[in-house]
Amino acid sequence: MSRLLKCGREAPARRKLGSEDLEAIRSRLEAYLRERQLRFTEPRWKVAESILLSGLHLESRDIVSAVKKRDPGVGEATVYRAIRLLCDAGILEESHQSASGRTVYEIADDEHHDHILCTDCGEVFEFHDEALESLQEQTASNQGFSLVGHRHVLIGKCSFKQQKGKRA
Amino acid sequence: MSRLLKCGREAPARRKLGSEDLEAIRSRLEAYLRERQLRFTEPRWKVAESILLSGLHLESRDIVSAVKKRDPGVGEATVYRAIRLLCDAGILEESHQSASGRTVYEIADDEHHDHILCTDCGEVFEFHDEALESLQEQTASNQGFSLVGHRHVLIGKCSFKQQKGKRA
DNA sequence: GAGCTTATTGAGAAACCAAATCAATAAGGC
DNA sequence: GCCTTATTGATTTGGTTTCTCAATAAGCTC
Repeated sequence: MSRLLKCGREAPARRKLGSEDLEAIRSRLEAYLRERQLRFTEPRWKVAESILLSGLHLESRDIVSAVKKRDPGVGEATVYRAIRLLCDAGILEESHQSASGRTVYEIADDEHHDHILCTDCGEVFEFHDEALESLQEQTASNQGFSLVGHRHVLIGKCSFKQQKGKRA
Repeated sequence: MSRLLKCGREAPARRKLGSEDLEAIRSRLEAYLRERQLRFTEPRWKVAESILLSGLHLESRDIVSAVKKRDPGVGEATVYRAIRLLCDAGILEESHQSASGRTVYEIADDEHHDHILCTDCGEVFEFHDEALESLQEQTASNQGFSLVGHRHVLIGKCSFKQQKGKRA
């Protein structure tokens, strides 16, 4: 009923992208842009690549520095613009709010999931629990609400001792 | 098992503070300050009063403007400092993040509760569901986490038609 | 490939919120 | 009332995101 995504009892493996994923995503981006007469550009693709290769769960500032590292010539404004674009294109999505309230992004995933933050190792884990989902639905409807969505972040301590810098 | 706090099928009544509550809170604040050799001051109390009389679920900016309205002489820095102080004193607490990611504060409450945001009327409702709470606990522990806390916001449409300005 | 239209870019400025700085002020113990 | 020192308000700073705008380049047409 409940499954922890992309990780087991050990430190979770990160979703890694092979080059074929990169190609697929590039095609999706190109299609999205073509559809609305927008242009596929070097800087835009550099932002996308930086995100795709940097792994899951990045804040804007992480994305900005990943891109800057890859190519210092890309302007910050361009990065922010590209983040919004990639979200609109369904390639990136807002994942959750970090402990300090900043938006964390992740590569868009078809399957809905929520997040557990570990206060020890600072890592973000994904999980999905159908029972929890339906109970939320029920609770809302009992109270006279029709549920549109939810933001659900569990905060705990994991047992996969791996140290990663905790951050604010 | 599940209860919607401070509101029924109709538009929810706001938690309102009588003057006796104000007095009680003032005493608590004075005690807190005395304990750590901090000072009870006019501006601090003005911030507290502004919050207590303005109702539930305020963002920093709401608090700043409520205080400014009450006394334009109080500096912004003082308001921000007082907000933190009142949180430390257990009089105020962070409630949740608004749709736009700003921290929403509320007068601290002994009973734990979560929030439902209505996308139609923009209002914030409080609810508590024991089954939901324990299922979260279980989900976390199943996965090898010991649960420390959670952030849980349901988003839906309420059936208490009241119009309040939706805000970003 | 050249020419043309127009979306996009990067740099810098601006907006925004929250926190830090600091000299002037005032709380509260004596 | 005095004195110590926490607190204040004005201002500056820091950090993040957006806006502006002239220069650039994407990608269509020929």
